[in-house]
Amino acid sequence: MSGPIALIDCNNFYVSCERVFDPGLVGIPVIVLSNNDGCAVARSDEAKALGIKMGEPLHLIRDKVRRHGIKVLSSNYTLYGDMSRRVVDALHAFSPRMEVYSIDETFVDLSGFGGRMADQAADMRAAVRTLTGIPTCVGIGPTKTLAKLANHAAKKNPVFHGVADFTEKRVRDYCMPRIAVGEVWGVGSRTEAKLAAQGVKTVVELRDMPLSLARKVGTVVLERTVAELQGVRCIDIEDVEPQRKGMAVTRSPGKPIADVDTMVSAVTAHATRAAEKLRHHGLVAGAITVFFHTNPHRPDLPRRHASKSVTLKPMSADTFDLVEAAVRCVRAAWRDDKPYGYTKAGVMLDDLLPAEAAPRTLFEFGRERNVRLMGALDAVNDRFGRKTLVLGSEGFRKDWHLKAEMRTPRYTTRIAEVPVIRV
DNA sequence: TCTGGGGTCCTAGGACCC
DNA sequence: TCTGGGGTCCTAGGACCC
Repeated sequence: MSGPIALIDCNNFYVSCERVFDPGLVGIPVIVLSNNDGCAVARSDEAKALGIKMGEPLHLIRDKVRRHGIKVLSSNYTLYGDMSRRVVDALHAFSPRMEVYSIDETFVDLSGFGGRMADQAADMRAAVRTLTGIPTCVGIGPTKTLAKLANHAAKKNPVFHGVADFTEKRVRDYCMPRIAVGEVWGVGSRTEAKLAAQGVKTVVELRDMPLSLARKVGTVVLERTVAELQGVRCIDIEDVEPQRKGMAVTRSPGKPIADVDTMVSAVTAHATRAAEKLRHHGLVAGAITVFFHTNPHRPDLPRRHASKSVTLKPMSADTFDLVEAAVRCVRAAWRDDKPYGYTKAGVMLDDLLPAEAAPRTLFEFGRERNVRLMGALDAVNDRFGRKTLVLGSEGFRKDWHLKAEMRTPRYTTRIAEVPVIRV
């Protein structure tokens, strides 16, 4: 039961999704921005070659964008989420056991696969490419950490043609001295700096570190990483979705929020969305936290980080309950002593349970009616688009809304936006 | 001068991921 | 002018208990 593991990772996923529907984007530098059109979160190979970094703020690269004619797109998560589902569907034919790790990565258990692993992987790439149009790379290894590392090698080194197999010692021995520790899954910049102080710079050096020292430098997390690099499996494939612990909806408004009414309106929208997410997952929440804070990049302006939590009794996924609690939190946390301009606000839900597992209370008269009302609300918004029906306190003001000035159509999920081909 | 021992639970903060 | 959003896990330290 411990055959090799493959990691299939989509190349420049958001950019690749856009290219499927607009071939004019192929071969040119393209970047996709984060929410609010803030930072570059996906880059085509051509954009990477121009030196655009992951997470770089758009306002710092305006010049480069103009000079090189880089195509800039707002993010279209509806499209990417749907394309991600299609990629996973294509992979289902290959193995019964897989873990969808993120929107663009899936681990696949290769136990029982015969023949050369690399040939199987090539078949998976071809299937995904044919069925979705998305290019991928595959890494194979005896552990998840080695599969991730193999994937990195497959992406960076053209000799692999998109598939690197780290179950082969020869391949590991070639790659591991050439890769920096910071590329290892679980080693971030802080740990990288601590390892450098120990003289550990490459993946081989990390692999050959004594486990006890790894634990001292990092925590059990780093110790596990070293064991996994040695081929000892510590992190298993999670093919059943674990119970979520919390859930959040946070946004940066298009311009700073300076008055309590606008904050109430924004937080109402976030709580509404959070309630929708809860119901979509069949969960209820036991606690809600509202927070808002000023721009941390502007030390010259009045700074404040406000947050307020309340428990939800009974536990709930009802939009009215959540909005009412959230608005109470806003009013409790609001201050007028200085002219604050809040650049981020959010709602976080905790103590989540499946709705059927939630404790019953004495005060449930009339709740059945609300469950039906929420069902009707979701049905309308599913059919006619999010925000067709909203609560009054969200209002019609738009001044806190996100920026998304360069978003492409939702080609695959909105009938009005499906591409039309004329022949 | 001396001031038990051991356990659980909760929270805040750090680090990391995509 | 302009810097994303949504998660997980681990640890240390405090409160509390017997």
